[in-house]
Amino acid sequence: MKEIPKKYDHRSVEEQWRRQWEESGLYRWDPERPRDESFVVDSPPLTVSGSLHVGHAFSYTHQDLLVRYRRMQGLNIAYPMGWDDNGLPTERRVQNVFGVRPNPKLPYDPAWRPRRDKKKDEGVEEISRLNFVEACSVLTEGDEEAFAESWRQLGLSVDWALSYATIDPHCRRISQLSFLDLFRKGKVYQSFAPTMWDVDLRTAVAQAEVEDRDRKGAFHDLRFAVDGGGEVVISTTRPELLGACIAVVAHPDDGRYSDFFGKTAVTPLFHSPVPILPAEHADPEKGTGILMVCTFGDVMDVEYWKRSGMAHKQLVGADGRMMEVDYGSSPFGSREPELARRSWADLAGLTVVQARRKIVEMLAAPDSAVGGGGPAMVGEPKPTEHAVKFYEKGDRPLEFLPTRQWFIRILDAKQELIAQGRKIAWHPPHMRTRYEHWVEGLNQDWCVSRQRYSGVPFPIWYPLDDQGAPDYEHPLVAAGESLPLDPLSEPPPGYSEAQRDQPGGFSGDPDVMDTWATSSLTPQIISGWPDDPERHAKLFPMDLRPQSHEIIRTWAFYTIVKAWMHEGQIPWRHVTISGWVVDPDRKKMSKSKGNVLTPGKIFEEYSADAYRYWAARNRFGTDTVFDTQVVKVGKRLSVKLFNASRFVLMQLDRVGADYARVPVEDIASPLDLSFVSELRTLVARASEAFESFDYAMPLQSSEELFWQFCDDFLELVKVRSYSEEDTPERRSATATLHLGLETFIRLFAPFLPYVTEEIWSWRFARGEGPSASVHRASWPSVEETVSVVEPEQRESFAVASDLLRQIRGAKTREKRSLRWPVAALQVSGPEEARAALDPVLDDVLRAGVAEEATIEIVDGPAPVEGRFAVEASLAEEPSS
RNA sequence: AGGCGCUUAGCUCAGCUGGUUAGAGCGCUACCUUCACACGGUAGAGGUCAGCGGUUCGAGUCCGCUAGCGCCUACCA
Repeated sequence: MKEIPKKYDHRSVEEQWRRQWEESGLYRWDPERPRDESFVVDSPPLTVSGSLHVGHAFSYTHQDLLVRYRRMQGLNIAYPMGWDDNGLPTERRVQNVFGVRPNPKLPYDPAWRPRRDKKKDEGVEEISRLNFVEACSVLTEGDEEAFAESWRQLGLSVDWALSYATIDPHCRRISQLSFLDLFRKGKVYQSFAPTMWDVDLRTAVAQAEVEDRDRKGAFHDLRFAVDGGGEVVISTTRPELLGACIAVVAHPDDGRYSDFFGKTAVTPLFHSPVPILPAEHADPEKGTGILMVCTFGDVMDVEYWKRSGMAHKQLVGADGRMMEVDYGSSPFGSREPELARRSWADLAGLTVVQARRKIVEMLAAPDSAVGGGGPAMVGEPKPTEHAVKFYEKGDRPLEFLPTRQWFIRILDAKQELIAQGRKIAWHPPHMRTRYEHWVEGLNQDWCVSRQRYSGVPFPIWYPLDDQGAPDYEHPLVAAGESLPLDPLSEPPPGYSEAQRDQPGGFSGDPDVMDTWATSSLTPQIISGWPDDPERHAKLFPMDLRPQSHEIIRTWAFYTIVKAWMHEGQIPWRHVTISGWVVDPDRKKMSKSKGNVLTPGKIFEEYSADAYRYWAARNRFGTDTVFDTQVVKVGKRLSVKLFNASRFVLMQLDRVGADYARVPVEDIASPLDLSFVSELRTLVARASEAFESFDYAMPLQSSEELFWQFCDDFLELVKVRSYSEEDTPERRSATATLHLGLETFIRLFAPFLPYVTEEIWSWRFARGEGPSASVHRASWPSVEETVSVVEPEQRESFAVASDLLRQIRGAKTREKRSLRWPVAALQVSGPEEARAALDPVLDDVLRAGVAEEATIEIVDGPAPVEGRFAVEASLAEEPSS
């Protein structure tokens, strides 16, 4: 028999089991077993950048709790780990670390390798997109290993054989196959239209990645002359777009302006005639009630412009600077081309903010109004605060730029997508409301193309005409079997590489897909759709999608979109939403705020089990403050588990217990039956809670009964189990201790995988390899104890605990040690309590060191606290 | 501006379909060097369950309103 260690050293124990689990393949998914014996998790691919913080470990712990419960139910677990290494954070780091920059025009160089040892004076090397993508992989591989190590420390029961990275060839293939499938189904289209654009990253972005930020701005009241006399004063926060004004509009019912409808206004500085028109979106309460429509200041402008069919005047360039425009040739219909040209000359090349400052000066100049009647701007700008759209990772406001982009048709599918959402169980349920809000509020199709490099390219080329102009209407589509491919390195079928970018030849699509276009396919990536239909059927739809709430509108939403478009399916049956870990000010913890705690230190000081305990105490959907105090409680629990187990097992060893077989039939003493009755209730409730994806309640209830087990039951049963003779009472005690401990260890196994495994290995483990693990042991069930009868007095254990506590209380008040004997005991209480006490009185007296005392038990009312009123007089002398 | 969620002891949180005097842990105070455990144990103090109104024999629990906090969506001239 294995020797039981005297002290619990979590560092060495956790490290030892981590290694052992990995070697034994404990967490392997078995591809042979059928779907209905499986539990499949669509775990979140982690963005590989920087380091792990407590927030990551928080939500991953939640997944693992559910997974470990299902595994103990005997299910075949598919629990993969993904890495999201697409995207901008990686691009930036690759540029810095390797001194390279992607140039999409360059062909792929298979011999090229990234070098970290570059000197500064070597300059920046330009490489092909695919080489750049490879450099990204090289960089992220090291990070992934570090992350994986942290996950192993945390005790995640991931099957590492199921790992994937969103940039690896398999993911690129699935992602491109998805695009082709949607292309064939007519679910994607290309459009040249005003799109939200980040001027720093120089790429289009999707609605889901846009956030509003409150920014200070100002209303500028500008005088527009009106043909035939008079003027209107429009109010704008974006005077720099004055040159792009295409119309002036007011609400149709606004009497102040109705006389002007149909007339022509003339813009100051640029002298462009623009129509004055009624428009529903104008709010009479705001500004002066009359406004200019520009191409493009905001979404309303885009909408209005689309409906109006008017000309388009683009002033802001892709880099966020005012474009060079030849105003002299009057492309915008200025009546004073020379004045317009001069005005523009001062603005061209400036950033939006600089241009705004400059044009305000110009508009404030005397005689800047049309016709020279004083300044064009009335008074000073009036400060205001307004919401401005930003890319969520961006630094400057988004602009609307007309560009060619790929879109997925989601707008006309809102109802179906809401219906799909209702087929999925959300935990907590109100998170579905967020999903529905988002879907209902969609106003654009999903823009999936990005003008970036690190990402999955579109498997598309365009034929070029004799002038070398691409024919976007008839793209050349890659064959499925050729994927993944890079259209910038490989020619389309029927063409040769020499024809690239030549008249009569072809051009590859230069863009990459939105990173969500790939991560929305995590279920298919894991299942192998559509290449491996058999495997796909075993893994899809999945059981569980764990994630956090800020990505409901992206990850959850897009995954539902893809599953629906590809197969008319839901991607998973359950979604669990973990909250955020916030700092004490209730702000989300994030690296940029510098308030991040590293899990590594916590594992080292308090153990991974203790960290998991803290995470498990927090329910799905609730944000929480990281609390070291609670981690300490977790550590205390695991140490207590260790010590109590050690004590119980030494006791069982002494009487030669049979660990192979739980002799539950031996359980016969009233106290033991009463305790088993409570244990049975706990097991039933904990299992029920886990079934409904609640892990916090099982932990709390198990913990509660476990402390009673230690504080009271062990004390009550101690003397009886010490008995030298093999009596039925001793056998009952032995069997109950065995059953209780074995049950607690299994109940705690999902939460505290290390310490429970350690204890399990001392006496309970059977056989070799994975099956010896507590994590493959069966989850406790009430069936295990069917042969144990219900006690005549169910309350006996509770009543005994109560009396024991009161005896202890008396000793504490007298400032005596708990071993101090009691001389006389008077107990008064109602009939029921006395009846429950009667069969276990001897156990209590032995545990309370009152065996020799005079006992008097009388009828009496139930006291305010507890079940009995107890008078205990202590002995004069301590026991020998 | 609409919606969702939260508000219970100093702190972190339990309280299921309404039912006897509101629970736990931490922290605090006092005590116990106890033969599994000082990475311990025992006991104690501490709450008008955010506020107001309603339903009910009975409300922390159900309904309405108000306030504060957090989030989602919208507003962007």
